[in-house]
Amino acid sequence: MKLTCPITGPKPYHHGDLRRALLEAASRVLEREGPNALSLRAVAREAGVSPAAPYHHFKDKSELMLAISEEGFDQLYDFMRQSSDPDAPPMERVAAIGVAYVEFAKAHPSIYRVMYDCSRDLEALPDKAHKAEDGAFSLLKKAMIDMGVASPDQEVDLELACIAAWCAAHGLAEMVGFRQFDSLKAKMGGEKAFLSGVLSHLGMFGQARAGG
Amino acid sequence: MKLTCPITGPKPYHHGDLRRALLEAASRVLEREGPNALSLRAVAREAGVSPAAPYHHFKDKSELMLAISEEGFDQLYDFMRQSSDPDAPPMERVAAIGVAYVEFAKAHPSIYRVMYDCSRDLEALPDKAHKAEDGAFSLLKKAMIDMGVASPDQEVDLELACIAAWCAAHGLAEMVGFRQFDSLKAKMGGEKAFLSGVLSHLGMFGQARAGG
DNA sequence: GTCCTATCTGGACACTGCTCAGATAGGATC
DNA sequence: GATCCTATCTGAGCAGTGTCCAGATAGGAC
Repeated sequence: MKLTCPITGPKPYHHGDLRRALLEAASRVLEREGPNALSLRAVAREAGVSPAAPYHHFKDKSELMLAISEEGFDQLYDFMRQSSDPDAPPMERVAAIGVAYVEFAKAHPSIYRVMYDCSRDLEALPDKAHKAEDGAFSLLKKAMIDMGVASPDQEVDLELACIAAWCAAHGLAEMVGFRQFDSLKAKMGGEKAFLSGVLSHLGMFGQARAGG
Repeated sequence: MKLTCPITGPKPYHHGDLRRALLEAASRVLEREGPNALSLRAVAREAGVSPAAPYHHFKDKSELMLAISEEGFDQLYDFMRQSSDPDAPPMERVAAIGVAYVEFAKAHPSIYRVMYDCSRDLEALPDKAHKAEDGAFSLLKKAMIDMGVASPDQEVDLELACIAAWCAAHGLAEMVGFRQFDSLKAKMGGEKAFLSGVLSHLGMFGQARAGG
């Protein structure tokens, strides 16, 4: 059926790998024109292909969005992992994860928007993000266990703590850019101070440090 | 210019009050078909008017959305106020406000969605919600002062605490419906227990009680 | 009664998501 | 190598969208 190349992966017939190309095109459109300009047709245009071509790789627009969303959660996971030194004290690690989460959203607002637009429509996070062993949520969970918020056998309380942390980080990520906070940020000497200030009020994050 | 009636407010020419009628039509469409079906044309149709008519009352679609959003924040404020007994201990009051916030989002998901879609686009909450004396944010602030989180003269810390609470509530409101939490909710004996469980991990909300 | 002007309509434009008949070209079969 | 199969891609077309515009309408001022 498909000729599998060890470098580029499975190769479909005409295009090199249109699915991959579409996702990369989407990422460029997103970066360049923002989430509101992310139409299926714009992505097809960017990939140099007819408006109908994507339908052979994605059932509909929402499925393309979901794929973008899943890549976003992968990137978020990578960034969170890179940002939390596994040898640091657990408390610091949790704080670092929280800061990294918000900074990712700040750095890639368009992708972050797609990630949660998708999740809200489906009323669920992608399983990749929440359930997967190497997903963003499990990284938080491990750090929480080390922090002693709850032991692994207090399953319920541990889960609750992680959800609380995730909700807090998500809320902050969505609101940190709001203009109403500009003057307060200025008063505090910058967004980083603001960020760690808010996080430190949020229970499980302790005295969060926005890394410089 | 305009004939101002003390009961119905300023009256435009042809329609009774098309602006008002459009907002009510929008609300019906929203309730009936959800936020993704909320098009300018659908609203015009629902109001029994041509697709171009709304442009004499709103600059463009986003301005209609903003008006809907502002009404939503007003309703949220009303609900939060009604839900927090001013004679209750401050701590309980803050918790009640948090629970009310999330329950409002749960009860009116479409309106809540529009409220924050708008805010994200404008990178700001409507001033009505954040700055107004009788806005949702100021209600939280007062309760926080009574709770002793920070005195009114520790302006920065007080503001930070309120923002943290707002972020936490918003994050929870957006995620509480995610299917990944279904089994945990069942294990805890219902969504209310889940809700108060998460809130109690979120610093300033203390031992939040999801009211029955 | 006449005019002014805010309001509303119908028609248009470019764009969107999506479908479908038909063209194209790899891979397997003979 | 010729043939067929089928995944892939195109072009045209549909209904729906946001937005604009010329023109119709009708309330208020004179």
